[in-house]
This record gives sequence, structure tokens and C-alpha cells, in this order.
Amino acid sequence: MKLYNTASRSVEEFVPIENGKVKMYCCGPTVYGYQHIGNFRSFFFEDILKRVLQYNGYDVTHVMNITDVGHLTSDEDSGDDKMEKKAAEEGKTVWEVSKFFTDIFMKDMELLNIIPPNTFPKATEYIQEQIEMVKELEAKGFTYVTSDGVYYDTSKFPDYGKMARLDIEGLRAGERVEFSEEKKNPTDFSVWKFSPKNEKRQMEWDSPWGKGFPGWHLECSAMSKKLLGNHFDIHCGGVDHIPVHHTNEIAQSEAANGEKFVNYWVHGEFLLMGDEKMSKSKGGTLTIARLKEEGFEPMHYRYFLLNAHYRKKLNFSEEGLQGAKNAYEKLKERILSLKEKAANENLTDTPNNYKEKFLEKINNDLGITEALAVLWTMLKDDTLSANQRLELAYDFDKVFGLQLDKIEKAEAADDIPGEVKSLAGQRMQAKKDKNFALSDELRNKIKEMGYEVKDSKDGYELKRL
RNA sequence: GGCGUGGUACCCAAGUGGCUUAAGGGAAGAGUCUGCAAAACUCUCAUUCAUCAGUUCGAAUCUGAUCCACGCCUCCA
Repeated sequence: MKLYNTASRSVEEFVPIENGKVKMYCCGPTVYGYQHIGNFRSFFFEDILKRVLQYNGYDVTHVMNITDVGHLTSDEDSGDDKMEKKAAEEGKTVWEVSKFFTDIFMKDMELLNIIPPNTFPKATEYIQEQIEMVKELEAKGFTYVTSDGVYYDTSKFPDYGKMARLDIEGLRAGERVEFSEEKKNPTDFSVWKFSPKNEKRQMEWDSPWGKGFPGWHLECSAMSKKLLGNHFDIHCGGVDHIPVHHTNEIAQSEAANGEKFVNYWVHGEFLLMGDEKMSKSKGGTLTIARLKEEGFEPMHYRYFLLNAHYRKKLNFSEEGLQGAKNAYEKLKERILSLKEKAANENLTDTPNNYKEKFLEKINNDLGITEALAVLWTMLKDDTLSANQRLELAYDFDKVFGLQLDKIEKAEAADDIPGEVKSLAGQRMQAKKDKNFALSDELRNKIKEMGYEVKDSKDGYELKRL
């Protein structure tokens, strides 16, 4: 299969380090707030990547960190700690805040049918590993100490910014770049930060350099090393991580470990809202819970995401989501009717190449939109038996993750209130008596109670609205 | 200011030199069915790919210019 590698800025053939196995690390959430649907676009893309790897027969070890250490509101080592700030606002401990938002995150991941990573390491549970890495960097001469922390000297790392193709001179000339007096280079960053002298932090640890907390790029380097090794296959995240976060991870890991860090860097694009990036600072973020309030199920959002390639910006709109909802509901109907047909049908096997087409699409840098087109075309192909189509749909769904195999008749008869059922029965009788005025009246009554009556050849069907 | 990405139908979007006389979905319209609806099914829906030049036997796809939008350089998926 082929994947776009940010490091080479080109689509490359994927070759794992160890035959048949893939180790991948994905940057996870910071748990001082709700993850919005834009954040989930990234986790969704990583899920698709993992599913495609698995579909190709790879044994995937997937790690996603939980950033529960508060970072500062600025990358320039100033500002408030977001975690501590949130805790103060809520009158809770930072640990409570972290747990609260982690739990919600996990729940949303499940609702979106994202396969859980093998491990969800928390930054606070790997403090020792992070300290070890700073020690290693210090021993190798990559660090220096200032009044507020231990810093990484990026001028010591020859290839600094190579993946991101950073123009260091350009950064220096930039209008918006300011940097602290004590930093030797504008791109230097802290690997260990000292606790402020005059205040007690809720999260702080002893270290050889004094009480404090780890720098915010360090956890990924330290935890991936511990869980996946010095050198592994794939590292994912949002495109915003390219210039700073991932650039610094490479610098730390390769300097400390003395070997190549990651083979394939894969980044997902943003979800936009009103042509602008959806972000907390710009307001107007939406959560899975909020979508539910608006009548959209997590699967509707998942289907929505399936409509765009992961490296393209995707504009979120209610209209777009509604379109995805309609499409997904139709897809469900189609699966249901195939299930009925399949039950009483002779097993036949018509030769076809849909699976090959599907594989070709997903293996071409996760061509999920085209793969979805293959699904639709296949479902409409009458030369295939219902059984064949169902089988293929379930097979493709290993990648789509739309829970097609879980689709049942919308309403089991028991769930419908007796009164609604009785009204529906009366309507049927009225219809038989050709009393259409009464029949329509009853249908409206049922509708008011939240159900829709659909007539079929041999009766009727009730569906919740 | 520096760096980068993208502009394809009413909407979301594939496609990145000939197999495409531009996928798929949504919306819309027409028809079949129906007492009427709904659902389902069938059909229709871009001679055109922001604009203008150019390269080529051939361009949505390559080159240049222009216009527009967005992202990164600030924690951010």
C-alpha cells in the first residue's frame, strides 16, 4: 500500500520495519476540555489508516497518548497552565479535570466506532521516562539551563526542521515571532520546566534540575520510545503538529537515541467551519454530544468524514452533515433489504472484481472516498446476488467502520407503544373499508405521537421519526 | 513579512497528461407503484474543471501570470 509521507512530501510505498507488523503512534488529546468534532477528524483518519493496515493483514500496534499534563498557553514558555487554569475555574483538582475529560473522550471514541489503540499512555504516568530522556539529552550536550527550565539547543541538531522544511531565517524575520531573552535560538524549546517559585502547582515532580514538570513535546518522545522502541513505522497527527511539535519530537528522539525515529509521518488536515479552521480559540466548536442534540448520530458524522480525503480540508456544515445522514440512512435501508432478499435466495457466485477495486482505492494513500463509491456501485449491481453484495459490504465495512453488520430493523415491534400499534391497526381497517378520510386522520395522529406509517404490499410498517 | 495549500455541478466531493465524451453521495425534477402519502425502483441533472496565456498530437490534470479563499509561523487535530 501507498502512503503520503510528510518527510518526503510524496506518496511512498509502505514498507514496515518488521515484516507483517506495524507500530504506530498517534498524538492524542489534551484533556483539559472537550474534544470537538474537528479533533475527532484526526482520530478518525488514524482509525481509517489502522483499519486499512489491518485489512492488508498487518498486525498493528497502536499507541495514542493522553496529554494530562498542563501545558502553557504559549509555546514561548509563558502564559497560564491550561490544566491548572481549568481546574481553578471549575473548583476541581487537575486530576479530576483530567479524568472527567478523558472519560468523555473515550466514550466519544467508542460512539464513533474508532478501534481503541492498544495503549493510551498518560503523560503523568511516564514522568520517570521523560526525566531519563532529558538526562540523556543533557549527557549528550543538547541542553542548557535557564532561569525557568532546561532547554533543548536546536542549533546542536543538524537536521532541525528538516521534515517541516522550516525556514529558520524566515522565522527570525517573521513579524509574529518573539522569543525570550534567555533562549539561544528562536526555535529552542523547554524539555523540563521549573515550577514557579511563588506558587504551588498541583502537578509537579522532583527532578535532577529541580521541582517542575516536563516540556510539552517530551511526552511523545519518551512514551513512544518506551512502548514502541527508538525506531518505529508510523507517526500521525494533525497538520498543525508538523512545524513545532513533531519537529521537536524528531530533534529530541534522534538526539537522545542516536538513531532514526520514524519512517512515515502521516498528517491529517483540518475540519473547517465557515471556511475557517474549527478551533477553540475561534469559538464555534461542536462536540459529538451537541450533534446528538441536533438529531445526528455519531455514525452520521463518521459517514460525513468518509466523504473527503484525509489530506484535504473539509468544510463542516449542517447541510453537509444532513446529506451524510440521509445517505447513511439510505445505505442502512439498502443493507436491510439485501438481508431480506439474501434469506431466501439460492446461493450463486457471480465473478466480479469489486474487492480488487476496493483494495486498489484504499491502498492508494487511503482513497476512502473512491472506496465509498465502489461500495455504492457494488450495492447497485444487480448481476450480484444479495448474499454476495452483503458479504462484500461487510468486508468493506471493516475499513469504513459504519457498523453495517449491526443494522437491524429500525423498530422491533415490542418497542412501539401499544396505543400506536392499535391506532395503526385501526388505520389499516379504515383503509380496507376505503374510509380514506379516517385513515389519513389516523396516520396524522400516529405521526403526532412520533411514528410514521409506511404501507407495504402486505401490510404496513411503523418507524420512529 | 516568510512559508504552504486549495479553487471541479445547487451542496459535500473523487479524479492530477489519453482507459474520464469528469466517480460517488446529498438536494432537486420527471416517471413507475399507491386511494393518497412515504418508502422503493427507473430516468434526468458540469461539452466543463476560478480567469487568462502557454507547453503538447492530446490538459481539469504540466508551466507562467492574475483573482479569490484558507492554513502555518502563537496552545491548537
